[in-house]
Amino acid sequence: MPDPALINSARDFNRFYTNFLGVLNKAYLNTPFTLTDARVLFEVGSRGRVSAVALAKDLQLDPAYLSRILKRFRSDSLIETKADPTDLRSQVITVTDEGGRQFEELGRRSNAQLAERFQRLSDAEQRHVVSAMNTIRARLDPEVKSAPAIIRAHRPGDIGWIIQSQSKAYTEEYGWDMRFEGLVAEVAGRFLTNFDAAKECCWMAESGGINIGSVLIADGGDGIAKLRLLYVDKAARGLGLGRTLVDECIHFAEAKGYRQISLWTNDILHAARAIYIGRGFRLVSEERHRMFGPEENGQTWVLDI
Amino acid sequence: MPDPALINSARDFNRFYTNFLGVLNKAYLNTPFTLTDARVLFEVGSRGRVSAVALAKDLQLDPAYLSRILKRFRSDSLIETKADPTDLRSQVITVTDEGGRQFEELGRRSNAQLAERFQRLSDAEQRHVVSAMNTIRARLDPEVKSAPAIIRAHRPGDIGWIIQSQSKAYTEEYGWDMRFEGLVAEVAGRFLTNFDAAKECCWMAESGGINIGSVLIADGGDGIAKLRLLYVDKAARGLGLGRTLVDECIHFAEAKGYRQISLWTNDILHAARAIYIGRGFRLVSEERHRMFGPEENGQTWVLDI
DNA sequence: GCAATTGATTGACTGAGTCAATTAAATTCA
DNA sequence: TGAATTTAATTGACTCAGTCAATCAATTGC
Repeated sequence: MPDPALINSARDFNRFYTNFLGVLNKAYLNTPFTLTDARVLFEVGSRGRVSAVALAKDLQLDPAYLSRILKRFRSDSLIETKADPTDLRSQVITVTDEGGRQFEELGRRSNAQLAERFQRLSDAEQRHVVSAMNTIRARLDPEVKSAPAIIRAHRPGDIGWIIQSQSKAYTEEYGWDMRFEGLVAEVAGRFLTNFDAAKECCWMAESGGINIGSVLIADGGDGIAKLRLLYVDKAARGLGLGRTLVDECIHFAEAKGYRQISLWTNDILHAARAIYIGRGFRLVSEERHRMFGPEENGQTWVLDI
Repeated sequence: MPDPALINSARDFNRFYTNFLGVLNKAYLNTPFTLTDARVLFEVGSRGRVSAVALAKDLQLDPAYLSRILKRFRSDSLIETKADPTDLRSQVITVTDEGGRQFEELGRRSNAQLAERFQRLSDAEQRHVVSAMNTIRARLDPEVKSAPAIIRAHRPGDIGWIIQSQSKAYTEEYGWDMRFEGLVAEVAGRFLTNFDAAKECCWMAESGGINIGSVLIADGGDGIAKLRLLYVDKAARGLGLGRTLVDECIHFAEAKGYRQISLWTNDILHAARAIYIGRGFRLVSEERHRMFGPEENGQTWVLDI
């Protein structure tokens, strides 16, 4: 269940944006068109050739209603329709020259309205607003398929993200207390302050500019690489991302001449354990502990390379 | 003239969001109400007592139309109206118990719809979306009444947020390198692992479910309270939040019987320094250092209490 | 104290949007 | 292959959201 405060903010935003869009006025942008007319004309004008079904589906319009709108557009010679040769039931809709002109005029007015509203913002603010819009859309529009995950080196703020995400997730899922967050922060902090680029690395998985996973290799001395803070965000689990991150670590450890990778985990983290087993790690020790509240089974795994 | 590419993205977003809002369906949220009905009921329900003019103005409704809606609401006993004693032409509108119930039901459904859409997102994504909404609104809504900031105790993940935000901000603004993030993480981590609720505390400032600031008091021993990790997010600066957070610390230190508050900062952080000076802190030592890359002037300030 | 303004309501429309039924083409599957 | 089912488009028939002008009553301005 999402945080009610978040939902509330979102509702506030929706109320504001309903107003902002000016959806409620009958005459859209001072044109002879209604909002629905405009949406239809826009869709036809920008896609070139569409069928009525596709239009009805995308714009969520009643087919009967759409049919009437198209009929009117036809009699105003804004569009032309002819039967689709591959399916004679279906009509292919195209804009006429006049329709194209109207479509462009609509675009100009819409642009002008937005430009007027953007004008009072600085350039930086404008970009900020648009990137926020992209953020929202990428998350809420099912059509926009999530951007592919990429693995990259860490940047400022990433370590904080790791701490935040892990502690939040494991608190929620396993009831661990804040000592866990403290441990993660200390481990991550030491990693950063003593960072040795020649022997150590931190990888972040991100998708569409948003972090979704992480792992790091720290030098444990004595030819041992410590694999730490493997984490994959809830929303991105089941895609093999954890495996990819671990493989990244193994390759790195090989390349840097480590003789062994060692890691500490808790057996309750089944997905992670499955990855380690799959990559040939072997369990060398385990102990019951209550470091984070509930009793857990801490385990040390190693992989010789 | 704004960048056409930005305008275009914004238009894309608007088209998407028009759909997303579901403004276009007659039966709003499967209730017997239209969107306009719902907006009216919402406004009346949440404001308590309104006049019809005010309602018409805020919702941009035709008075005739509004009058009819109110008449219907009255005959369905959702609202009651009586003449305003100070202006007998004007009607004061209030919701009845039944109206209140309907108003709440509407709220529940609206929440449920949003919750359902948010559910498929990770917690981080939800926060990201809402903070993007706030960004847009803060820029485009002329009456920015941003949600009031509240100060609360920290929760799991907050410490990670502190580390992430601080390191990101100071890297961008002053070019500090990742050793800063490392230091913050270690400090924060130690605070959590040795946390003593009787002598220590961490406060988070949040607005609309989004973290916007933080500060903490750690026990430095010897009657000295260490004030640490004071931070206010860029978007929330200039509102006196930093001062409020510091005051919170001072009260806490007094209540817990500390004799002195001590803190370490860098003189480049002007806003913070101004707060310390304003609250009577005095500078006791300073030293040039290159702990985070660029040369900075580290300072220790104390306040006797 | 009279003219102009303002809040609320009503009459009289219009046309956006809905629902069910119909036709014709395409698909499914025994 | 052909009967049953599904799908694309249209039409009939209707409703009711939303508009515009006119009216009435209370208030304000000069």
